Amino acid sequence: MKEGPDLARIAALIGEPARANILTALMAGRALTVTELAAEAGVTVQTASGHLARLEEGGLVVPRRSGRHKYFALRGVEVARVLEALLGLAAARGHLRSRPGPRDPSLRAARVCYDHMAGEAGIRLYDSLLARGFLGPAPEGLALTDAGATFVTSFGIDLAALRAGRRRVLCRDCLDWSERRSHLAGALGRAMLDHMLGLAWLHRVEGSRALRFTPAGRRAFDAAFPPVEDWFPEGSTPQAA
Amino acid sequence: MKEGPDLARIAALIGEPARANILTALMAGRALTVTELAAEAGVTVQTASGHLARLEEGGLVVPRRSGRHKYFALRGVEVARVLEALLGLAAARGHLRSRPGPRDPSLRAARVCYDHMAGEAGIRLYDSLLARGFLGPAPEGLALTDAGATFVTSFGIDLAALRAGRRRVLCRDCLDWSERRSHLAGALGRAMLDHMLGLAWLHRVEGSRALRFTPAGRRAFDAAFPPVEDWFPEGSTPQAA
DNA sequence: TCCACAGTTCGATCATGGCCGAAACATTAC
DNA sequence: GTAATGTTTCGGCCATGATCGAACTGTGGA
Repeated sequence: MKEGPDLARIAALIGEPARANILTALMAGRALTVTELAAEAGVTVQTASGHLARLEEGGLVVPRRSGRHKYFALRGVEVARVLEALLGLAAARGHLRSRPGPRDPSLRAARVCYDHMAGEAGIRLYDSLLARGFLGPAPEGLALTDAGATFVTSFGIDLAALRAGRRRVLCRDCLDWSERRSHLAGALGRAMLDHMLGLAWLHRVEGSRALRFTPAGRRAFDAAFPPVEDWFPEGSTPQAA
Repeated sequence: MKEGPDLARIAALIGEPARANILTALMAGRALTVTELAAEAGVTVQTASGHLARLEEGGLVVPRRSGRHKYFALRGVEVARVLEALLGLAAARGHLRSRPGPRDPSLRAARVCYDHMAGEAGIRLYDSLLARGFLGPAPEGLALTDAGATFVTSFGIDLAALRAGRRRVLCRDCLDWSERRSHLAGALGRAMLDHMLGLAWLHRVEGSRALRFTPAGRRAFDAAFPPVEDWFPEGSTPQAA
């Protein structure tokens, strides 16, 4: 009927909740696998795979194969800028996601992000490690400092094993959408979560991405990863947990 | 589940074909009535009304009542910029509307845009009037010059009647989406089309917005509104908006 | 007053497209 | 080789939402 750029097509591509979640997750600037994106989008892998095929066909994302993984990233900064513009417009119009639904509070408190911890607790862990100088910036993003290596080892992580099986980046920051801040991902993020699950500090809620702390686990977590305020008001002194 | 701006909601609002057409039509920067927008979007008035309610609720358009008409316009330049960004991305990705479908060629050649003529013929008429100085820029957009008044009167338009019934702007430019240039709307645009229909230069195609010239009508039209090239072979080309 | 026109609401239909289970396919580990 | 993991395809179910006819409201003109 009309000609010109197909506004509807590109916007519809972005305007589907699962795909929007995928794109939002990719706004962190990193390439993520199909499985990771499925977890971020809250859909199964098959569904995410289909969505990613459409996004790729629409020129919004680009795939990159690496072994048996398929990583997807946004196709260039141009796409990111458009998404930012849309996010800004949505924010200006007061369109925020998740009027706190029934099971949302628990998800915000702590949840699994693929294989590591996200939500308020995930932010807490990340900030606490960062504030104490256990994590630091590195050329490729994020690295464990020497003090951090000591800390996580004393926490119970087998760092040597993690570094030996170098099939995965040790530290990675993952943008958290309930807080819009980074939390810890990567092999270490996974190991930390696994370890805390093993310690029974918390457990997965069946059929959900939510994580629920036990009362004792909550206390132990708070002690091990105190809020940043406790560390930043005056000085930089680390402390044993 | 997540928080932050609701990308999906705003994009889905834009990503519905009828709504995208409405928004694209409003990109011309003018306020249009529900009926006009319905014609532009290719849907009935009821449907357009519903869409406009959603667009308004989503903060993308603002209504303004004027008599029994309800005009809609984009809500600020911010919205326009986002739409431009999306259009640019769509164009960059090669997403053009209408792989020329079955009945598209005739629509591109000449069609009704609410009550006036659009398409290649509409552009031709507009450019031809402009090139000969019959139309000129005015504070509120577009105005008929004295020479233009003489011309349209000799063409057979009852200009006095048009000006008497001042329920509508005489001249208005309307952005043409098959050419992405302006064509003539307003009371004069309507009168011109009506007159040409009365002269049987062309007729409406049943069940479509397409207009079909008779062979004689085509010749007469070409004579009355010669291509701009014939009038500005060398220089001093005035510009459309 | 009656009529014409612009816009909205309601109800029912219906198609698009998202979703997941199951199973195939692909790659790497053992 | 077998097993495990990651990804894709297929098929069918199902909900969302676009669409239009019809009826209603409201405004303006004769």
